[in-house]
Amino acid sequence: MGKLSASYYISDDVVSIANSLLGKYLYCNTNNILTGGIITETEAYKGVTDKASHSYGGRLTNRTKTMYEKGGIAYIYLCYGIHYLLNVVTADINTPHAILIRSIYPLIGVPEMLARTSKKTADYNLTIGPGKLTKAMGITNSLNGVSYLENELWIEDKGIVINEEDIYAGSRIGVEYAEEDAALPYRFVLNHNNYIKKTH
DNA sequence: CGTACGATCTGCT
DNA sequence: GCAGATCGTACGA
Repeated sequence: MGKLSASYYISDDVVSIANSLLGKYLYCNTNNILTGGIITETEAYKGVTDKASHSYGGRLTNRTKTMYEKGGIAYIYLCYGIHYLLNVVTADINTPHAILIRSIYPLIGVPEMLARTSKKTADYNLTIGPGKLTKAMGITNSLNGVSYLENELWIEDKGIVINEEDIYAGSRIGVEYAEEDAALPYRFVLNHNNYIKKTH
């Protein structure tokens, strides 16, 4: 319970962490605006052995160097020149595993998120998709490398217990170029309908 | 230095 | 269903 600690992020098993992040609460406090919600979709990227990963083959560049740092920080990068995508760096230093947060169910700071996204209704559509999520939460490049153990960006376990049958595991989105690794079941989606009601 | 393209979303048809 | 937006990153010259 409570904010996830440093040890949570240090495991080598990035796939299991991606699975276990479902049902956790993601919070972001930027510009004195607190936003957040329940994580409902994640994708694991398994470092140097995963052809879909930015760090495949040990690729180390100015962008990907964040992935090589110790687990528990954010890896944020620009996609298609438009969208910032939020990742959780896991494992120990020099093991560049990361988890892409693809969707949350919006619960905290909904009016602010609506204003940022020019949307009218606060259903799950508000923060479904990695680009929409970062826009709604005000997440940009400036949070790249920020620790999940501090008070700007963090994840909490609020005691929601997920049944395995409510989790869909399948292939990741937009990674067709990754050849045999494109089919790996590293994407996890939570059937949130069974959990959201408990929080209202 | 030049070029190709991407872990996407929106709006229009 | 599809094109367009829009730019940093990576890599080769």
